[in-house]
Amino acid sequence: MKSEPKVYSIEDLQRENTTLWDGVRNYQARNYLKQMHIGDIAFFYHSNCQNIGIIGLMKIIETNVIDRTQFDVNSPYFDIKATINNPRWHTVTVQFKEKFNKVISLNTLKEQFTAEELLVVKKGNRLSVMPIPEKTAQKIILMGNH
DNA sequence: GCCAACGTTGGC
DNA sequence: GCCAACGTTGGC
Repeated sequence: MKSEPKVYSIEDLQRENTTLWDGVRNYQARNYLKQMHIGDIAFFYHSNCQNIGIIGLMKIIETNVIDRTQFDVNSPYFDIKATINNPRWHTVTVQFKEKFNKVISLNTLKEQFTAEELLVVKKGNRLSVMPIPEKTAQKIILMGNH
């Protein structure tokens, strides 16, 4: 799960402990959010910044939550086509789990994994939420703990 | 700041 | 339903 640290960083999550992952406005990313289960582990990725890469771990603690920013005319995530009775955007609540000592940089990820093993290294990929195969996930967790 | 990649919109 | 135009993402 990607976030620009200028907007919301892992330090913000560490401080708040939990947060609603709102503002996703891409159908494919939303569909991946819908597939998440309580207890799932997610990787926090800092994008569009000095130090791009995976910076830590989160846990999914609530699923299928309505993203209320879609109804808020003052929110940058307002969606005029969404209604209370027919909301378009659902998301998850995440909980801070772990911050890595050192970011696992995009370059390192590209060296270690193919696009099939890890979608985020695929050229042109712009999804902010994407699945990671179990085997890849285990390897990244090990890398993060070193 | 640039721009490739890609998603969305809307005219036809 | 096609596709040009436009907007956004995000690495560099």
